[in-house]
This record gives sequence, C-alpha cells and structure tokens, in this order.
Amino acid sequence: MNFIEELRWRGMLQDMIPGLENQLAKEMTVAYIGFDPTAPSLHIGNLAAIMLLKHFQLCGHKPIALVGGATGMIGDPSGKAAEREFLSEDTLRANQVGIQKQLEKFLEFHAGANSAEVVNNYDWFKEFSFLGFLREAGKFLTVNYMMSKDSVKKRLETGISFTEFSYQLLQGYDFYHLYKTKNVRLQMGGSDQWGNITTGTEIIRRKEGHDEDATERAAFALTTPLVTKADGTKFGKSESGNVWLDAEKTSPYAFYQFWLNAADADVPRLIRVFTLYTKEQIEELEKQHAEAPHLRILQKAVAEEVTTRVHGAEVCALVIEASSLLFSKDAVELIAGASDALLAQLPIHEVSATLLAECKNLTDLISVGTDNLIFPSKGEARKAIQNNAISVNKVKVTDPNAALDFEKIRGQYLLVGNGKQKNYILSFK
RNA sequence: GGGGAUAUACCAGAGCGGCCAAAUGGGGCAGACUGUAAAUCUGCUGGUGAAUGCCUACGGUGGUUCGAAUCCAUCUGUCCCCA
Repeated sequence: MNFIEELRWRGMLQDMIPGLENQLAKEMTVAYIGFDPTAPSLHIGNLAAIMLLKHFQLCGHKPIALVGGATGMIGDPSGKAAEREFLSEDTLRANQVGIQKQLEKFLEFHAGANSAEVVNNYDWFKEFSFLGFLREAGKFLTVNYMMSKDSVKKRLETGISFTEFSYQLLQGYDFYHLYKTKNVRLQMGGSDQWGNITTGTEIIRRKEGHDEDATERAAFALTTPLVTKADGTKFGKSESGNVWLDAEKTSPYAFYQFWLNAADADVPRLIRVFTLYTKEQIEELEKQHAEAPHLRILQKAVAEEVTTRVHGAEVCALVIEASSLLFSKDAVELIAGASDALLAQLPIHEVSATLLAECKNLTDLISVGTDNLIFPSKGEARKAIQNNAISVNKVKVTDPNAALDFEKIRGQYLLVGNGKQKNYILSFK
C-alpha cells in the first residue's frame, strides 16, 4: 500500500498539493515535519505527526524530523489568539535536547537509504544576518501574500507583532533550505500548518521554478486533520493537563490509563491514527469490541501499542499488570505479593513524616498529608469522603474524621481510591 | 490627542448600598446506572471548621458610609467612536 492510500483509510489525510502521489510513486522522497521546542517534552498532540513520519518511512521514504530551535525563538501565530511571551534561550535549549531525544525513539535511523534524520533549524539560522535574510528570503514573498494567511488574518483585529508575522517566512525558508541541502520535497504537519507549509512551497517555486523541468522538482505540502474528540473537547488533555511522552512528566501508568479511558466513540479513530494495526486487524478488533464492549478490546489495543512505542515493551507489560492489579477486588493481596519491578510502576506516593505528623484523620491525610496530590484542600477532601468517593484498601470510607489506624499492606502501604478511576498508593516509611 | 464603554470566581455572564462567598450557563469533580465508555439523573465546585461562625475575595490604590462588588476620586488594562 502506498503512503497516500495508507493515510486515506486511516483518516489521516486532510489536504495535499496535487501531484504528490506521482512524486511518491516515482522515487524515494524525503519529507520533514517540524516540532517546536515550546516544552521540554513532546506530548500526545505531537504523536499524530510522528505517526505521519513513521508511515512515511514504512512506505520506503526518508523522514526528517526538524527541531525548531530557531523558529521556537519567534513563536508560531497559527491557532494562537494572542501574542505570546518569549521563552528564555536556556529553556529553549533544554527543550530542544529533550525533544530531539524523544524523536529519535520513534523512527529508524539505521535503515540504509531511507534512514531517518533529525535536524535543528537553529543550525542554519544562527549564522544568518538580518540583511542577509531579507535579501535571501524576504524578497520572494509579498506582504500581501503573507497577510492572506489564516494565522495572520485572524490576528489583524487584535494585533500581531512583526516578529510573529515573520514566523511563516522562517518556516518557509526552512523548507527551502532542506530542499536545497537534503533534497526534501515534502513538508507535512497538522492542518493548522497548511499556511506555513505552503509559504515554503511558494518560496521554493519562486526561487527555483522558472525553467522547463520545474514541475519535476516541485515541492509539496500534506496535512493531517487535528485529532478531535466526539464530545467536542480537546484531545490530548487529561485531568492533570497535557499527556506527555516523558515518563518523568506523565508516568507510564498514567499514560496507559489515558488511552484505556478513551470513549467508545473516539477509539476507532484513535486506533487508526496512533497504531500500526492493519485495516483488517482493526476491523476484526472492532467486531470483537462490538460484541463485548465491556471488555474494551479496542481501548486496550490502542493503549498497549502506544504505550509500548513510547515507553517500551517491558514497561508496558508492567503497567498493564499494574492497571489490572489496582482495579481488581483483590488489589490488597496482589500488592502484598507484587514484585519490585511491578511496584515501581504503581502510582506510589511517599508520605513525608513531617506532614503525617500533622494529620489527625483521613481528611487531612488525603489533602495536606499527600502534599495536595489527591485533593488540593481539606474541604474538597472532606466533601469527597462524604460523597462516598473515597476508599481505603478497597473499602469505602464515609467518615471524614476516620482515624488513621488502617492496616497497612506489607506494613507500609495504603491503597487509596478516589472515584472509580483514580488509585493512589501511599507509602509510609 | 478628544469622547465613550468595560473590568466580577476555571470560562462566559447577572448583580438592588445591607438578605452577597456573589444568580445562571458551561466546564470540572463525585454519586447512582454501567464497562475504568457514552448518555441520563443527583450532589459538590474560595479557605478553614462539626457548625452559628471566622478569614480571604468582585482590576490596583485611596475615600464616603454604622455598612461597599455596588457610591466618589485616582491609577492601570481592555474595547469602541472621532482626530
């Protein structure tokens, strides 16, 4: 199956410049996607783009991931209602390092001719002088053209700085630079990137494309739809915010749980976009899911594959075990018999002796005693207990003033549940 | 530069000088039902407390008043109109 067909049935194709299919059929093609270092880690919002590169490579083409060390210093106005604050250069540098490391996990870097590459646009922008850039890139586009972009138009009312206005020029120049130096013919991205990407193809066309074989050397754009949820809320956020790919920021357990909790209405889309299952496999899984929806076969399939890709098979196996353990009626006994490796994946929170000393009752313990992990205030903790939401060692507790004389598992742990989805293990040293 | 409007909790958005910790909607959390799903219904949604209460909060500062989210002055931000 070729790349475009693959994207089509997966629902990952939003738009592309005509002629791309011919180009891809003709030869091994090089494509890139840019990632902005606005945070020290990628999050699952970036994962769709990564999958795009992944499929591209699996179809025999060469993917390049670009880390926006330079563009990150400017700020992409796409989809942003207001001007943003700059990130400090130190932050940006640290973010670039982190993101680059993560990108390297998802693609094949030793696959011969179509090995993946990671580049950083700071490398070619750092030497650029302002005058040089104006002559080299700025001359090829009119302000009229740049103003017609959606990302700019939406900001004309409220204002956009020259800096953010120029962003598309930088990203456009990236494309040109890679076109020249690495023979990159295609830039991909989310649908919000269409404007920025076509700025790039436009620069290439104007700088390069005036002779007779111009169509032979054309540059292309391809975008993927933004992943949305059936209920209209934003995909990729959990209760505690972004779902990160970095295990330090979102634990593998929480990561797995995020996917496992996907709504039935969303999961057919998720499995197509975020996993490599074939069409036949997916249809089979969907059939099984429809027969026994309570088993959540699709959710498990997505959660397992994505967690494996991001955190590795070993960790994934452990968090699956950890998940079934925590939700089991026999959780207490199972924790008592758990291996050290498994314990390490459980959501364990150490209760500090100083905080514990201040706790008079259960309410105190699950608010201030856990450093506000479970509840940010005693009032909320008390209300939750009164609302029948809290269990200790799988037994519901409804008295906010319950004394802290629960029997600890292994003489050390207490299993606290809030609602039916959230479990915490408190550790007392 | 001149004139006008506006600033309220996570967001939107009411608010009579005392009955305002502040209507309503959304969002969020929880309960029931389920399947760690969706929909629905119910409760909660500033802090502290068992509670009458107390504390902190309606852009900032200062004032009027027994009493201010509400009136006055001033500053700041935002929006609109004119130049």
